[in-house]
Amino acid sequence: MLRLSTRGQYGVRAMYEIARGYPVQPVTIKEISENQDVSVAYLEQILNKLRKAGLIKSVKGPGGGYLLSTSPEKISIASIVSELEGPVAITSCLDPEEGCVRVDNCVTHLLWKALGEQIEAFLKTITLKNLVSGDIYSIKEKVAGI
Amino acid sequence: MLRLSTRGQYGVRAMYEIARGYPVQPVTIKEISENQDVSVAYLEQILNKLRKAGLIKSVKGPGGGYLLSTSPEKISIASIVSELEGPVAITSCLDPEEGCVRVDNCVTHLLWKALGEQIEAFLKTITLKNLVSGDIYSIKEKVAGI
DNA sequence: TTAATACTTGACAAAAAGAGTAAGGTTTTA
DNA sequence: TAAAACCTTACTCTTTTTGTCAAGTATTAA
Repeated sequence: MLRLSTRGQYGVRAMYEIARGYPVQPVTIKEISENQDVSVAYLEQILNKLRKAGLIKSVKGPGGGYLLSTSPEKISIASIVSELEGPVAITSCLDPEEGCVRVDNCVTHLLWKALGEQIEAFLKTITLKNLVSGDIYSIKEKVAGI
Repeated sequence: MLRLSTRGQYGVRAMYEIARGYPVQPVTIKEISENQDVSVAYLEQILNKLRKAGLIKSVKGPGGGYLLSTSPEKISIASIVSELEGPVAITSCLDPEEGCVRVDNCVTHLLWKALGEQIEAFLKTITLKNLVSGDIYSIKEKVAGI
């Protein structure tokens, strides 16, 4: 249950690769593809979205590739995933685009809303820097501190 | 992203209805169906699973229906949802049935694992009693205390 | 200038998951 | 003994997911 799509997963892994080139070394799609074992065509779709969202920028021509738009500690996992999959919406009635018919007499509405907020808050606290620095302990601490 | 299926959602809402009859008044599928606007046939599927899991018990014959197996404060949302949808597994490599090929060189593995644990822990703290008593403030507090 | 490198776009399709229906049971008890 | 209520299995329709494919456009090193 509550599974993340491959787009979100691959997107984070691609951003991790790009972050490793920060601040000056552009990373090509081919490199990401080989390191993360995801097809070039699929990555193109994903990186295109991230570029339009302003999270990365691209450099064309030989020697080109992708670069982070800003420093790794300013890019949260939440920002990556929400660009690729839209906002966290545990139920369809919490989706901003769909809306809820029952809201007030739906006892569970607040529950799912709270869970969504919990998830979002967690993903906001983790950045690319945490990933790149292999700073897994801080992640563990964050979990411990539920 | 991270959407719960209708089975999980309806399951929680059905359990809420049954909890309102606790400890002695059996609640029929028809009542749940009408109150929660879910078809009887679909509810049968869902309640069947919850009964097999031991969360509810059924009383047959006229005047029969469903009852909680234990008191509402002992039944967490986590237990309901995990019966209906399986364990929280943000990515397929965290699914106990699938396993992960890359584990060690997959930098994001720990991240998704941590998120899953976070979600599970949250859902474990919320029980049917919180729902029935309209105890939304305690839920809000739990969220605030991330 | 030009060819190699690299990014861009949109359409499409196979596969999997989700949502729900249908039909025909069995069990219980007023 | 029939109505009330639960039980089971199978099936289908729809949506989402997961990619692939093909044909571009832009840039720049040589």
